[in-house]
Amino acid sequence: MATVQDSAGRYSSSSLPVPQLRQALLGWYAECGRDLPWRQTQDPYAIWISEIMLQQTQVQTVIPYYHRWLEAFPNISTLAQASQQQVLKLWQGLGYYARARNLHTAAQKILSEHDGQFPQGLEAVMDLPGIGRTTAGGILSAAFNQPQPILDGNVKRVLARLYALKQPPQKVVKLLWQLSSNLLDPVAPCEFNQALMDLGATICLPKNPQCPACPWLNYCQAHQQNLVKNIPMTTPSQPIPHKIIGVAVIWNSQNQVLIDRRPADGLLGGLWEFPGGKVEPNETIPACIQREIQEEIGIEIVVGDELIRVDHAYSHFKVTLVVHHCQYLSGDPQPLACEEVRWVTVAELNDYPFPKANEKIITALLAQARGDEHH
DNA sequence: GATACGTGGCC
DNA sequence: TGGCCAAGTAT
Repeated sequence: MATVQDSAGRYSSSSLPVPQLRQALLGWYAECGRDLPWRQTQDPYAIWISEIMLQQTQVQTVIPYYHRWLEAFPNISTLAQASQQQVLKLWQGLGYYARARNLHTAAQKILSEHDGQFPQGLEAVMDLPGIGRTTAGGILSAAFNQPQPILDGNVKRVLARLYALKQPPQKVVKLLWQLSSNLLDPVAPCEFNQALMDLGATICLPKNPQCPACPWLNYCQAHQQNLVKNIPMTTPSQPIPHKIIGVAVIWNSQNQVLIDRRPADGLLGGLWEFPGGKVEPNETIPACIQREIQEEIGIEIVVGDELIRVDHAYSHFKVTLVVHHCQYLSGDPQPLACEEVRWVTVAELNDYPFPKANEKIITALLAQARGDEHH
């Protein structure tokens, strides 16, 4: 018997037949479940890596990263002993880079505090950086078949529709955890959790859900009330700011360019970039670039031609990078607003982890270098 | 509890 | 093009 909040905000009783729901879902999963790389192992390390990569990231994006990662770092020990730069280079392009930094730190913590063995208690697992309750439940159910519930985006949507919740999922998280826990099959928790996620990922889609193919069609309260299109409820999103950033590709007399490593925490932490900063009101781009380089690197430059403009959307703001070639004049480059600065050749850029927006700058640099050879 | 935190695909 | 969304966590 599950308790579901009704439209008036009161809690009313709902009694979907849990044993039949389990049987229907597991039967569907046996027939239609996805064959994914991390389902072919019970190694908690490999499963852990997949769970972290899959946070806010779709399966098709993760698969190539997953294989490359396990080849480079096949176990906890190899990951713990790698440098953060190696770790970030393998993560380059996946986004949410704190995930990679946390994996690295957690591997070292497992070596020092758990004798190198991945912990099997919920508390100990959630105590590792980057692992919340959903990821902990996912790992423990998949690797050790423990009856731990999960509540990711797929499960939230599936349960919101199954019980026709009239409120946005983020407002009823506690209830959703109860529902996930009540439904979880105690005999086959590993399969059940995977099945729940597959249902959300392949049938109970955000848009154009494939209801006729759903094993829960006859139980789904949203379907019975013709509310599938409206559930889960959403809250309007806030407008996001757009920043104009002046960026410098600074050349020295040895035909090297200057790059800097961002602070370890925060946006794109630990990644390298071409230096620059936000254009202030009534400031020209060249003036911005010259000022930012003086303030953050402590050197004098001459700002030259524009190389490229790069539009890029992050999750909570947008930027336009206006990138100019620059010529080094004088001063000793210092890491005044970053971790480190370094002169490198264009060919060496490939050895450093860069965010996507900077990859576009590098591509433009290489294209221009190729073009120059023909003149 | 709201916000910061990346990127790619879809329409 | 722009907005939405995807196997969430940390603060």
